[in-house]
Amino acid sequence: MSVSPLQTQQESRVKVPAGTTAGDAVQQAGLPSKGPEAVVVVRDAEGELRDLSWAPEADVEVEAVPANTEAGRSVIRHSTAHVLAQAVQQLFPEAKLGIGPPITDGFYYDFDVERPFTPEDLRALEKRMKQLVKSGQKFSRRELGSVRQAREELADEPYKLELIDLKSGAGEVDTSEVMELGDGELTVYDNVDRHGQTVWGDLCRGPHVPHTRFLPAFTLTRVAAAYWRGDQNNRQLQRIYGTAWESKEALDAHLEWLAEAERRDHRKLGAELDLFSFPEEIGSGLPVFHPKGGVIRRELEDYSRRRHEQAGYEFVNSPHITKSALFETSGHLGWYADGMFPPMHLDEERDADGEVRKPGQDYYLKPMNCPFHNLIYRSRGRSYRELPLRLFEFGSVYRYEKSGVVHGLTRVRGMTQDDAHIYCTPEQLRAELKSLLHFVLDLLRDYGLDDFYLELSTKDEQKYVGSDELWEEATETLRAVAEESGLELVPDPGGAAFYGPKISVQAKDALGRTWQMSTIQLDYHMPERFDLEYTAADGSKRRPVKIHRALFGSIERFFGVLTEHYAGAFPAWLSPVQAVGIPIADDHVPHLEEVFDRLRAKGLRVEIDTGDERMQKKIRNHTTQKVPFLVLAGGKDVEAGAVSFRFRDGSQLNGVPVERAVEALGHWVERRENASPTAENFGAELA
RNA sequence: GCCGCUGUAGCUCAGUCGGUAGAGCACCCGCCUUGUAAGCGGAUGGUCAGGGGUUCGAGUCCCCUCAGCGGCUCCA
Repeated sequence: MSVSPLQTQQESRVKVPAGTTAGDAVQQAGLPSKGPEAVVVVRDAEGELRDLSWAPEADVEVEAVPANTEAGRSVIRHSTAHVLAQAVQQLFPEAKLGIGPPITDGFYYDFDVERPFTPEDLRALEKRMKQLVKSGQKFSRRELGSVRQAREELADEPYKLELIDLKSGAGEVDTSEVMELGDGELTVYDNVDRHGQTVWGDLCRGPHVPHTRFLPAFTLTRVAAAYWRGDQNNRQLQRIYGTAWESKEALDAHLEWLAEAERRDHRKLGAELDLFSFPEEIGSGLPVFHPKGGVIRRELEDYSRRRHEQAGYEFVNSPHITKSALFETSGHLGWYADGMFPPMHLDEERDADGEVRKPGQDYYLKPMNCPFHNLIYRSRGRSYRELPLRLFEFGSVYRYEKSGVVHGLTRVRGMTQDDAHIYCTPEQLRAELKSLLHFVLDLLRDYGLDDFYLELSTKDEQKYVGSDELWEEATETLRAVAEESGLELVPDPGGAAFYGPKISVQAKDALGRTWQMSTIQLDYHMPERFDLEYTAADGSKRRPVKIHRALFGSIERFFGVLTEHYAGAFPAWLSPVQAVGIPIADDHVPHLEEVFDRLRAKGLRVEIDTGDERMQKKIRNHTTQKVPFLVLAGGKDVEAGAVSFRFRDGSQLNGVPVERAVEALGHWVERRENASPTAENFGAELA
């Protein structure tokens, strides 16, 4: 998930004469050297970022990179990470340095320390960092003459030594992307204080801001453990995360964005809006949906069902458990046994001596639906005339997710997939994929997600079955279809499942975070393993191609994503309660009853709040419950045969004639309007 | 699975040095009859996540388990 609430600044070009520094040229050009637009580095003709102290040997033209650009912020974050490391080694001299790169919206630095950092440590470190920045240090680049010199200089830093070895280690690991190394000479950045004393230094490829005064706004956010070089067999280091920006305002905007994300957290909203819960008694990652969450789920599913029916899908059902043989045939047990709940061993019988008389069977909870659908396909002979055969199921699957990864509704142990498997002839494949992608995007848009890009996940060399030719063909077919869609296509090498490559649809939510939604996987291998066939027009037996496709992925996860996308203020067609009637006084209830009977007759989910609370309190209650339409009625409304609307945003439409109000409400829900109603847009509906 | 943090009423949280548990909201019962985000009063509610230990005495200290949170690794 990546985000930036801020605009980026245009870069401008400057000429750097041979032998002079980029910084001089930037200064000559009169470009800003302070504030959010301060130039922090330049980009050379090859696209490499260079320090302002860089002095090219020949005349070059470069682009000045201001602080408030993505590249500029990365440099600021990277430099801030150095200041953090310096602060850590001052306060914790025994700390050994790991790596410290910029990341989306921030940076981190890994340290090997005896005792993990506490929140108090973080506060102390941040304070020290501010002192260091205020003290005024230069970032000074220095080339290390040789690997030997580097080893001498970094003798006390075992992790840096390991990185140096990696780089000099005959290229078995590509280190060009590692911040500390880069692909040129080994370099060190020294932090030089205002007296010219080098006070700290770190192996680093750079570039950096010239001076700490280019680091106006940062904060440390959290501390966590991380495996050295991302390998769980390695030692865990303590990772400190922080964020840094070109100005206090930009930092504040980012922190406010984080606060908004927290307010939208579906786990929090799920409890507040009484949608779902995770009872301890059931187990980790196993949600129950309450009546209000159940309404939303049912609406999500019903609409999807209807659309699938129209698109030629047929609905099937399969059980939750199966004998092990099925997953042996499919290969899942071979690849994913660790991620499955352990088997139930049933039907074993022993004689009086305890000897096994009848061996019994292993049954597994299903982690995937597709093997079952293969059996449905295989249940009788198939003709080319029935292809493409599109089998759809809301199938419950169970996966034994490791304890540390379960997370709200987005990573659970029991979930419902909206799973479809399409069996078609090789000739039909291309057209089927194309219409499928169109169908998927169209449906996602109907739920209110409309900003997409695609990801193409290709073969994991360690984990695949089948011939290279088939993989190649499948991958190219998917690529071609993805490209035809006109959407941005991002490669995901090694991201495929063992049986075939996939396209996944990544959707951006209202906060700009991206979520993997639908996946479309191409599979030549399951048909092989299950010996699936159809009879072609010429009477020969042929092998169908299989497409795996999930649109929501899991209903639970999609539910969570939509909750955050809408901040719990669901579109009226999905809302558990679509309208609440609020009488000004008890006398006005009969009038509302008449109106609400008509709304109910239209199939709307509505209720009248006849409680003895004050009307202001009722408005507050139902507003916090994010009900889209509050329908008020008092003496004036009764007299005029009208009702008054109040919407989630506090706007009002008073004295709306009952007839028009009922009609407009009905239309609004019927056409599945995703916008939250307001005086303005609902007023237009009334007009 | 690994590292760190957390767990007190339905929810949000207080609880000092180890001395027998508290607030607001919600729920329930009254009063109030109201024009656009909290009217007033009262009552109820706890095996302090569970288990074990230290202690005269444990919400508080120690150990284990469970669950949650932040990361890492993983994600068919």
